[in-house]
Amino acid sequence: MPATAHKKLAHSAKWFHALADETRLQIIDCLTDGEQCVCDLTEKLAAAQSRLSFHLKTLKDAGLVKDRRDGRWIYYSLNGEALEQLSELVADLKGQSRKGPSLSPCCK
Amino acid sequence: MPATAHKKLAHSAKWFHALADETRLQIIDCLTDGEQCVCDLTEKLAAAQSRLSFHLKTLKDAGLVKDRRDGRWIYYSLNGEALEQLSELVADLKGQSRKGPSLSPCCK
DNA sequence: AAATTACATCAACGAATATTGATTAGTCAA
DNA sequence: TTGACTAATCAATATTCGTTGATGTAATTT
Repeated sequence: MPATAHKKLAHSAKWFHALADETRLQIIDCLTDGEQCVCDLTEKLAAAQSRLSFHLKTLKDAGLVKDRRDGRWIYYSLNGEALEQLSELVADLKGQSRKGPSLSPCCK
Repeated sequence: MPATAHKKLAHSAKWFHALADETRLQIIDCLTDGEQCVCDLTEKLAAAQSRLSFHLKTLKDAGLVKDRRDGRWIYYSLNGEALEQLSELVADLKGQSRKGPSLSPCCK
């Protein structure tokens, strides 16, 4: 089993897992308007701070969002590169783009 | 809170959840080669039958795959329409396609 | 009808996740 | 330094998820 294929597989699953939550999808949607600090999001989403902090960490660990500290604020924003790669991945899943290597070693 | 937006949100999360598993991603990758029965997949993925049946149900419930019975075999295949919609959804997440309604009612 | 094949479902267990409230860690201004 | 403010982390709890092995079901063959 090719280690590279397995890594891509694991990474893909991680991305999708990060997106598999309504709160996190709302966060991402908010971030399409531009970078926001946590306090912005707590207002807009009417969610507890610790909860959003948790979900932001999940998104950040997955590489989907970036953060930037400015004084006492930490601004979160979308990671455009990762979302672009995600877009290509979904195209692969459709089987329409057969350029990249297969995710699964058994279905070459 | 618009019920439609919330439904779209929940549906999106369901899609991503279905994709947030390595076994299920492998299944989808296999299915890009065309429809397969469960026994095909147990061979190719070297996984227990009950395990694949569980994951196939998850994918089917999410609407990402379809099944078709032919005698004692049940053939699974990708649902191209759903994958197309998923593709558009990811474009929305990138914020590049601002045609569709926002996922989150608070970030209009 | 009985046996076989292909697949679904169930029960049970451990592992991972999400939520809440409280605490801790930085940052800044007075 | 004190206090106010932003955000991360911790502890405790409840829920969800994935796997396995056993059982159930439907279609086919003998």
